[in-house]
Amino acid sequence: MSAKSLESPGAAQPPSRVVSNAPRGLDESKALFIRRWGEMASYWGISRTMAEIHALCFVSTEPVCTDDVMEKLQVSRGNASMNLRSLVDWGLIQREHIRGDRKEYFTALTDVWQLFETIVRQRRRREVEPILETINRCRDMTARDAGGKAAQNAEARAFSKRLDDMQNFLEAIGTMVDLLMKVGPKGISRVSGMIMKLAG
Amino acid sequence: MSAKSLESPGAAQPPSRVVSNAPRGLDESKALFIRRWGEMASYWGISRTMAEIHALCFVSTEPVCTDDVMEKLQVSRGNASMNLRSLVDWGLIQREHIRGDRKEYFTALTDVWQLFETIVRQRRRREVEPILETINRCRDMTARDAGGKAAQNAEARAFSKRLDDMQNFLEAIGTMVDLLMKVGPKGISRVSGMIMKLAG
DNA sequence: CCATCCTTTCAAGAATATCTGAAAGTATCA
DNA sequence: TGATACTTTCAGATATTCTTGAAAGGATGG
Repeated sequence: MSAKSLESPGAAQPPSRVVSNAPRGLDESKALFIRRWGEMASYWGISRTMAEIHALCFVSTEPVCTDDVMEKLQVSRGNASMNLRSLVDWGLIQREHIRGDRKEYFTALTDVWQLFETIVRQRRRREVEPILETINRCRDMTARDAGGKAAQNAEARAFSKRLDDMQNFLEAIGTMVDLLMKVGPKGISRVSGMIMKLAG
Repeated sequence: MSAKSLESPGAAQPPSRVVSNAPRGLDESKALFIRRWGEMASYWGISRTMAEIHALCFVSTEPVCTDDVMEKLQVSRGNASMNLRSLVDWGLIQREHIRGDRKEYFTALTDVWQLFETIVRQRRRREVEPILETINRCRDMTARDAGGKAAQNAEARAFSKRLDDMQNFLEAIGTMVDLLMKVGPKGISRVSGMIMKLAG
């Protein structure tokens, strides 16, 4: 309810929030979005519920609390609590305190570019960096065979080449992504135009 | 085994392949790569085994057959078969026939840019397009509330804005990715340079 | 045509991941 | 401080996904 009920409730009642008397179309629309977002969860390596909670926060104009999640998504308190925490850990939603209310509320990052940046940062840390580190270790191990027979050498060199290609690729894309985040929503269309000219 | 044993086996013996007498370092190195690739599977929304099979194909200079997968990754025939097929469906590996051998062999896409292109194409089809389609449907449903009360209208407009932002973002990134694929490994460093100047 | 070799399928079992609900933990207020 | 409101934790239940192995299906060669 955020804005409402600053006029202190006489007793220990939770300030009653404006409970969606919004028009059907809007509610259904949000529900559809949430459902679809949830369906993508398996592609993103997270649980359906986590994605749904994220979507719920994303489509809500007001902060969302645990009870909202429980009610709207029909999940248990424990489940809601744990997934909300994961989302906070990912940096996709933020805790928010509301004056006059003991509950904790959550709001999603709604700026899609910030969202992008957050996800990129996390995935880089969790996926790209471990892979790059592994590539380096692999190269070291492979190098120990540099003095082997010719055939072995050829195989080692072939593998090294693939490692190099993968590393170069990941680094090039990483650089690119960093630059895109820097130019942001404004710059990207200009950049696209430039590349278009370059590439014909 | 591809090159060897063209000198027809007298009987119905499968042409014996050069079974890795490669140096330890190289084998260990490949094993490490496979293990790490498999660990990333959950982030990629695929099973560990599927990622491991892909890695095995990726690090192998020679085509890989079902028995190789069973032996090197210690999985059942059925498992190997199904995952190989999934990888073929994804376009990440290709079937390959070897003269003089009844078995089917598989080779991975080893060009990382092709790999990138293949994955991008698939994910776009499976994730981005459904989301864009959903966004459009959501917008339609939301629009039905355009004539509502002021507050409802405001909420509907807020939601529409988020949908628009998401759509614009996905389209901008999509365009960008297409261009990057067009300029390829050669062009990307030049592009990065250009953006760098633009962004300071 | 049959025999052989190889692949695919799929029901049942195993392994994982996810969810629940109640108990324990924490913070706030009077 | 104690009462209240809320959050977190976690063991057990449930659901989902993955794997196996054996049977059925296909292709190839003789």
